[in-house]
This record gives sequence, structure tokens and C-alpha cells, in this order.
Amino acid sequence: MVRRPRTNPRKIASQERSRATVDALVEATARILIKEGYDRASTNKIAAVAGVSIGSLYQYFPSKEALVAAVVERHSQQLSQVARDAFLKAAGGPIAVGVQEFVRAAIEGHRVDPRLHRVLSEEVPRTGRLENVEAVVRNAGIMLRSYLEAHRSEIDIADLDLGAFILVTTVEALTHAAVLYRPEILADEKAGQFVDEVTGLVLQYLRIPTPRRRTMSAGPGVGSTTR
Amino acid sequence: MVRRPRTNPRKIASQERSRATVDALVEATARILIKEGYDRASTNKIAAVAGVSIGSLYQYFPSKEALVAAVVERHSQQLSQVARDAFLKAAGGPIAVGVQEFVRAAIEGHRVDPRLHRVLSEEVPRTGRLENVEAVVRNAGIMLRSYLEAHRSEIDIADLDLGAFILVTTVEALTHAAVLYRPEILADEKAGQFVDEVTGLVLQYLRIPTPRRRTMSAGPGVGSTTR
Amino acid sequence: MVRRPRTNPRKIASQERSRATVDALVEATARILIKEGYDRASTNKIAAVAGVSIGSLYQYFPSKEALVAAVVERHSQQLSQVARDAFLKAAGGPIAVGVQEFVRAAIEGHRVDPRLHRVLSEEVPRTGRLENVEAVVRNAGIMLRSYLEAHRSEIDIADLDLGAFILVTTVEALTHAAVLYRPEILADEKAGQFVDEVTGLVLQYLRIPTPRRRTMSAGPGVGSTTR
Amino acid sequence: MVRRPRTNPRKIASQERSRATVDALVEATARILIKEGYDRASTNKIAAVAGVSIGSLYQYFPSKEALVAAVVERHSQQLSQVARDAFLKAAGGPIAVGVQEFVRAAIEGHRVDPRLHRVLSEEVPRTGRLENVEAVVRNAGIMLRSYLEAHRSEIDIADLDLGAFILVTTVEALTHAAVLYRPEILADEKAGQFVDEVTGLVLQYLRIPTPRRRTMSAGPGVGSTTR
DNA sequence: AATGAATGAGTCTTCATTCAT
DNA sequence: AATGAATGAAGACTCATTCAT
Repeated sequence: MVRRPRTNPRKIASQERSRATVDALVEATARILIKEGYDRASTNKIAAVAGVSIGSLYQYFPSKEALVAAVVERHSQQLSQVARDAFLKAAGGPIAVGVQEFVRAAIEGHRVDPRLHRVLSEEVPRTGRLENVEAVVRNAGIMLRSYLEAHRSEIDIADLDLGAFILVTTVEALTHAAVLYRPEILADEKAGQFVDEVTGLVLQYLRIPTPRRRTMSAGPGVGSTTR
Repeated sequence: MVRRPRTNPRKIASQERSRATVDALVEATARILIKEGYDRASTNKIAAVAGVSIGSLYQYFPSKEALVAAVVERHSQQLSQVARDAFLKAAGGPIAVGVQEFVRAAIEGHRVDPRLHRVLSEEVPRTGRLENVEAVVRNAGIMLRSYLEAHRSEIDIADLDLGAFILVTTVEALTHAAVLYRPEILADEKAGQFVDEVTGLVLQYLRIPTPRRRTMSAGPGVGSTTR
Repeated sequence: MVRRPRTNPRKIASQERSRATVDALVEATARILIKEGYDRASTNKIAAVAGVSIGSLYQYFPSKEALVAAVVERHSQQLSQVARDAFLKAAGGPIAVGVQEFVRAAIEGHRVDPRLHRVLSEEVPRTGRLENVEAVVRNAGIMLRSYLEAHRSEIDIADLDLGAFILVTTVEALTHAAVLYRPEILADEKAGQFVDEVTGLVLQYLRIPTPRRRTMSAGPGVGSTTR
Repeated sequence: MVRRPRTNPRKIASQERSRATVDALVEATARILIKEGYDRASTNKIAAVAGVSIGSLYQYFPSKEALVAAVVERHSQQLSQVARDAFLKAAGGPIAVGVQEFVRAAIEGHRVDPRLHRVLSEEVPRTGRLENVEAVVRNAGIMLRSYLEAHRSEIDIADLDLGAFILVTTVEALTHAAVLYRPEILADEKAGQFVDEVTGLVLQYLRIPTPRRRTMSAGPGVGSTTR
């Protein structure tokens, strides 16, 4: 094969350099958001932490908002991946197992970067490109709706849209609150109980038979497993 | 002690005036938070909108944070009132009715000042005196726990603390999302359905028998009433 | 007379203070425009030279442009005064004397602050509020037109509008160029000659009889007087 | 010396390429000066518009000032050409015709690139290499002085230097103002009148007999021709 | 030569807060 | 107490210029 002209490597080199700069900036933004909060995250600080000049920052991001949007984007990608994986994994199996999978995925998602997740959800103004901070949840809702539709015969639900909204909102809120504000609930020995409770909440809502709690001796319940 | 007629009225007058100034400032802060967001709410703007000099503002509030804290405080008072009322009203009656009452109260609470509620929950950094933005929910959780305890015999629940946390978080999240992001769900003709669904979710979780949805003909369900 | 409440004096005091600040800023802007040029005149420098904080600067002027506009305004006021005075003074008398008055006034105007005049005309971009840098000349044109109209019978002119435009532009350009770029032309012993020439140019244009130059011995010409 | 065939063409090619790059840069600078004004014309923008890297820009021009100077230079060359042509054309003929030629040439010059002319004269700071923005006018003055000297016997003028200065300044100012700020004056059907007026102004100043305006019927005047 | 990533001094501007009146 | 002028640290962002590749 003919040697490629120097141009390409050079270009690749510079692309890599750019890429590194961009990554460093996004990473620095995330770190500072966590450490200082949205308000106090200044572009100068971000550039400094990224080890990059303020000029370079503005070469790649036209504004502070764009920087935060990139962080949101990156974080959302990761969460979406977790969500998609969960739905793929749950696709074939029985509902009771699938739901438990979703709950676990929700926890996993919130554990990807809990402190970042917190700042993003609590302090970032939903303006401009930042309006989509909650897009992941919306998408999860759509996926859940498909899932429920596929299992329509097994469940008792009047309005699929409403049901999907209710369940997604509920699971998100519960795992969010547990991960961020009640870590003790997710301590190793108790995490299983929480997962079981939330799973149960969902299954009951769908009118899927679940063992009564007081008669736990009746047999191994759905969520008896701890991760 | 002899009343000093001239002094007292004057004092009262000035007290009333102070009170009015403080109120105007808190109100202006709330309005600006809504209109401009936390970031762009400046103390100078607040003073201007309140029709008060910036000097006076600082006479009553030592910092911007204090102003926002006062807004949070005021808003929280209102929400707490709604919550307390609901629990009082529900106290004696059957659980199915009580739960519906809670759900309705949650909606009512979120409707007190939805746009303010939104800014407070989405943009205000939880630092200093502002850490307690969620105190209302915590208190509601405590009240709910008492309520559940009082009805222990009728429900099937393993862990009261966990259960109260789960239910309070769920109801808060659902009504929050519905009021703020899905107003169509609460349109006059559909609000009842939403209330029924959420109420059902809770009752099912507590293992309180609820009519199956597909066989709605079976009789008037808990939530068949629309406001 | 009843003693006035302290309010008034206080207010006047603060008004005076403001006024002084504003004046200092405008003056500093003018000085810096002259010394550094438009490009290098930064708001920070202006504030520093004015002995005022940058915050105060922005309390009174929303932008650098506004500051420069104020300078233009102030300078224009002075020039307009000179122009008005000249037209008033010339009103009753014979044309030959009036025209000489205009020429002298034009020189006087350009001498009010020649270096400022230069920056304003050479470097200030005509955008926004700065579009009117040339308003003075336009106004002078209008006044001149009235003047010519009043003397219509004595002069030979086809188009008053065009004539006024031509004369105003000419006199402005000549005095501008002389004051700013050819000071030697206006040296004490030569200034009279320049005034005479320009006056002659105008009078000839209006077909007002003027003595031939080569036969200067014929008697004292219109412009033989030096200030 | 032996021709080294491959080298030379390549060199020529690269010379041509350089030339093209330089031209592109100068052209881009001119365009951006017009579109954005001096202040906002940045070297990065210029390079981008020229389709050249910022690095290359600095290979050919050491500074922004140099770039603008090149634009001034190029524009001045064109104006000088127009001026030279006019003087050559006017050289032999009668004064009345020559002056009209000058006036027309002045208009033509201002029409070469009016918007560029405007930015250059209104916004470019006269510093460093840019001090010569007005060199063209100075040169025209010198040429005019020669012309007047050659026609000394036909005109009545006391001071050649002063006279040349006055006439050059006047014609420049009038055509400048007409082209840039009063285009209606130069509308097809009126342009002739304007040329006649200005020509008349000059001829009168030089004491060259000109028909009275009110008795225009007396015969075809000097400027009765329209282009 | 060409490229374009990187630089960082410097610009305009905002805003919480202080303080003389 | 009230006023509002004044402060200045700090923030977002630009741009002429350099330099490694």
C-alpha cells in the first residue's frame, strides 16, 4: 500500500489534539459543576482546571451554556445506554423480571455520576439547549410504553400513555431520591429490599400478582436476590 | 404602666410599614425568580420591583440568599398548610378516601404557585439556608408515616419508614410532573382519571383491595368522583 | 418661611454629585479619545481617568457608545452655539459681511476643540446613536438656506437647496482642513488672507461683486480686516 | 546561465499563488471593512473570508494594520490613476473644460468604491502606515497647482499654493459629500446641474467669466452636457 | 510554505454589597 | 430608617498573534 501523504496523519494528530482539548473541557466542566455548583462555575475556572487557555475554550464552545450542554449530553448518553441495555435485556423475559431489571437500571443510571446528576437536575436552568435535561426520562418513557404494549395481554392497564408516564416518573423519582438523598436505603444489605419494594409497587400497579408481604415465608419472591 | 399614646401608634405604624416593605421585597423576589430565573435575579432589580431602595433591601435582608430563603420559607408555609389540612381531613376516615385526599392535596400544593415551585426546585442551589427546599416533602413523609402507623392493621407493609418514603416520593413526583410538565393530564375532564390512577397505585402498594380496571363495570371505584 | 425638610438639600446634593460624576466621565472620554483614539478608548481607562469606578460609569452610561455619544452631543452643542451666534449676528447686515462672519464662525467652531473634532470625524463609526456626528453641519445648512432665501434678491442662485449644500460643505471642509491639517494657513499674519479667499469664493459663487485680486490697490476689500 | 525548467515554472507558479493569496487577503479585508467596519474587522475573519489560514495571513502581512494599509494603498492607486488621467486629459485644453474634467474625475474617483471610501475616511485611525489615507488628495493638490501655474495668465489668483489647496479641498469635499451622503444630487437627470455648479464655483473663484445663472437662455453654458 | 490549535491580555459589562448623606 | 451613589471583584467573551506540526 502506498504511503499516505503527511497530511492525513497531521490532520489526525491535530484532530486528536482538539479532541483531547474538548474532552478536557467537558470533564473540567463536570468536575466544577459538582464542586462549585452551576452559579460558581465560570468559564475561566473551567479553562484553568482543564489546563487550557480561555481562548481555546471559546474556540470549541461558544458559551458557558454550550459547555454545560455538552456535559448534559455526555451524561445523557451514558444514561440512555443504561436504559437501552435494560430494555434489551428485559425484552424476551417475564414481566416480573423485566420490571426488576428496570428498577435496577434506574439505580445504576443514578449511580453513574450521582453528584453530577444532582447538580444537573437541581441547578441547571432549563433554557436554550439545556431544555432537554430530562430528555432521557422522556425516552425511557417511550421505551417503557413499547414494553407495556408488547405485554398488554398480561397486564391490566387502561391508558398506556398515562401508565407509562406514571411508572417512569415513579421509578425515576424513587431511585433518584434513594441514590441522592437516602444512600442508607441502598446499603448493601438493604438494597434488595428497596428494589423489591419498588418492583412490587410497579407490578401491583399493573395488577401482576405478587406475594403478600406479611407471608413472606410463602416462597422466594421476585426480588429476593441482592445484586 | 401608662400608655404613651403617641409613641405606640407610631411604632405600630412603622412596624406595619416594615412589614409591608418586607412583604414587598419577598413578593418581588418571587416574581423575579419566576420571570428571570435564579441566575438573573439581582438584588437591584428586586429592590426596584419592590419599589424600595437597594439600601432598604439590605436593611431587611443581609444577602440575596436571605431573600430567596424568605421566598422558600413563605412558599413552604403554604405547602405545609395544604399538607396539614389534608392529613387532618383524612385522619378519621377510611384509607381509600384518605389516600385520594393526599393525592389531591399534592396537586393542590403544586398548583399554589407552579412557576415559582418550578424555579425553586430546578434552579435554586441547595446551599446555606437554602438547603431546606425539600423540607416540606420530608415533613409530609413524617405525617404520612404516622398516618400509615395509625392504619397499620388495614395495610400490608413491611417497613413503615421505607413505605412512607416511597409513597411520599412517588406522589410528590407524579403530581409535580403532571402539574409542571403535563398540564393536559390534569385538564378538567381527565384530572379524575389521573387522581384515580395515582390513588390506585398507592392503595395497591399497600395491598388495599381495589377494583380491577378492565372490569370497571363492577361498580363505582374509589376515584370515580371528579372534583 | 418654614424650614424645608432635609430631603431637598440632600437630593440636590446627590444630584450635584451625580452631575459631577457624569461630567467627569464625559470629560475623561473626550480626553482619552484625543489621546488614544477611538479604538483604544476603553471603558475601564475612561473610568480610571475620570477617577470613578467602572461600576459608576455603567450606572450612567450603558455602553462605550453612549459615552462617546455624550461627547459628541456636548461638542455638537458648542458648535451649534457658535453657528447660531454667527447667523444671528449676520442676520441684518449686508451679505458680504455676513458671509465673512460665517467663515470666521466656521474657523472658530473648528478651534473649539480641534483634536477632539478630528477624532470624532475621523475615527468614530457612524452607528447607532453615533450616526449624527454630522448633524451640526446639516443644521448649519438649514440655517444657511434660510439666510440665502432672505437675501434672494441680491444673489444669483438657481437652486437654494443645492446652493446651501454646496456652500456649507465647502466652508466646513476648508476650515476643517485649514484648522486641522494646515495650521500655518491660519497663522496670525495669514489668517486674514484665508478668510478673504474663502469669503470671496462664496461671494463669487453667489455672483456678489468682489474686487479683482490683482488690483488690490483699488481699495480696502471686504476681508482686509484681520481679527 | 542554463535554465532549470522545472524550478522556474514552479517558482513562477508559487509566485503566482502568493500573489493570488495576497490579493485574496486584501480583497477580503476590503470587503470586511465595508461589511463590519474597522472595529469589527478581525484578522481571523479576514483569513476565513479569503479562504486562507490565519497562519498564512501572518506570513504575508505582519499585522492587521498592514492589511488595512494594503487596502488603502490599492484604493489610493486607483484614485490616483483617475486623477492623473484627468490632468492629462485636461492639460492642453481651455480651463473651463479642464475644471469640469476635474470635477467629473473627482466624482468618478468617489464612485470607484464608495463604501470602502467611506470606511477608510470615517473609521480608520490615522496611525502608523495609515497616516497617508489622504495622500491622494495631497497629490491631486500638487497636480492642480501645476495646472494652475501653467494657466497663470488666464486666471486671477494671488497665492497659487493657497488657491490649489482651496480648490482641491473644495472639490474633494463636495464630490465626497454628494456621492456618499446625497446620492439624489447625482441622480442621472441632476448630475449635470451639480457638475455645472461645482465647476462654476471653481471658475468664478479663478475669475474666469461664467454665464449668469438667471439668464441661462444666453447660450449653452460650460456644463450643459450631461454624461 | 501552510495549517489551525493555542494563547492570554484585555474588553465590556454585571451585580452583590457598602456607606455617606 | 431611607436613599441611591459608589464600589470593584469577577464574569463572559474577543482577537491579534504565535508556534508546533
